[in-house]
Amino acid sequence: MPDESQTRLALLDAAEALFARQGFAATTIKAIGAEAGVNPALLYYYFPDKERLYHAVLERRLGTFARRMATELPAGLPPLEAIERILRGYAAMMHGAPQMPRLLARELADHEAAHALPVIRELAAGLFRRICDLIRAGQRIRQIRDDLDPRFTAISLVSQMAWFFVAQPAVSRLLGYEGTVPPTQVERYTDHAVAFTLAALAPARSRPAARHTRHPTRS
Amino acid sequence: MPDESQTRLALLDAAEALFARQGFAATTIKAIGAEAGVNPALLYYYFPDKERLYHAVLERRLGTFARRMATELPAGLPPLEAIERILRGYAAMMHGAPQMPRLLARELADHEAAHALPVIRELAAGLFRRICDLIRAGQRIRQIRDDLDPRFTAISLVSQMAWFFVAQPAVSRLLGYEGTVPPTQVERYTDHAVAFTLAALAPARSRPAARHTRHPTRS
DNA sequence: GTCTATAGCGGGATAGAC
DNA sequence: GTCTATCCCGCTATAGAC
Repeated sequence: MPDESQTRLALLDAAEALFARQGFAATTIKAIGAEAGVNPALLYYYFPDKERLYHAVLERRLGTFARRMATELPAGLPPLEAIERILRGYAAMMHGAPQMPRLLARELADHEAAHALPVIRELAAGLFRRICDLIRAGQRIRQIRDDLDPRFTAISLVSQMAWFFVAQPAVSRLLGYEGTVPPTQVERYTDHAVAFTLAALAPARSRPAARHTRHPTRS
Repeated sequence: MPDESQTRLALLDAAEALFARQGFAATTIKAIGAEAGVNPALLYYYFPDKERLYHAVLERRLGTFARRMATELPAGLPPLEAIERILRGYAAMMHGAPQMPRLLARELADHEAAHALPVIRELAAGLFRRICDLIRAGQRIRQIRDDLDPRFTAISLVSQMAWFFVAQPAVSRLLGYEGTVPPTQVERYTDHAVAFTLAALAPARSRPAARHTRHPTRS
């Protein structure tokens, strides 16, 4: 649907930016209009209300996201490589939709909120299950240490990317920048996260049964 | 300052819960009153306005937090052990202040928002710097792989704890629970995060010297 | 399609009785 | 200290001119 109204797009872009920065409740219609350089009332010409504008913002990107997931994660991929691609895929959203990671993260954080979108829940659940399966597959072929709980491990992976983007303003300050983190640093962090994760997943290098006195989780 | 008015406390508790769940903007004075089982107007007897109630909510906990940091992180601690304590300390906030991790996380995510509290920035910056220093110290004595960027690594560590709590409702669903994650699972996840992190930090196994003996819980 | 004006409502905050 | 009533403002959303 090439619904190419300029103002419609301007509104979507502005809303995307503001919702990502401030969240849904803190963002006013007037602010969206101002950010878009457009009369605020036009919002109601193109969208039924604020909430459905929010949904439109999310849905506009979900297609691309799902498509990318499908093409970049063909079925037969080795688990470790698939995991790496998922991490990089999350960061890659930044190009072309820089606000999206933060917005998605917010969506998960405000999961209970009235404006939350069911599609996102399902998408998150699907991705989560997929990562869990990849980890189990990796454990089966001894490429991932088998004392890791797949579900918890999946959370560890996602966290590293998600938090980096939600906490963007704080993170950027901590890294010594004003405003947003420059793209080169995003890439460097992504490389780091991949390396960090792969190191954590790697099985202990000695005999498999030699020492598992590692850690007090008695099961 | 044993300012022990019951209603004041009720208001603080209610506000803490709601701000953590919904964020500042989405939380109304009336909702706080209802949650506290108290007349909403009383808010203005005990606090100047909504924003300063929010600050009071944060400040009430910061003392405990800082004190715990100081006592549980004496200066001479080995880097890896100090790092473990930081991770566990974050999770331990849950007891006695279950909403706090999520609230702090929100504070960092909404850093730009008008209501953000400077103290929190400094606290976060201090903690960040401290973790970075610990990592550098660990690298110097060859207990942490030296190809890791200390700043990025610090983010990886914090992320795992922070995101688990911000995304609480989503995470809980993904783990198969309704509502909140049960405390036992929080503990198990914390154990996981510690193990995951230590595995990622461990230097490549070429040097035998790196095999230091750690006892996460000496039983 | 875009704009102005405004309705209508809900939010934060205050006055003052008790 | 607590409660009722209410003010005022800003926000969402609509009506209707152009």
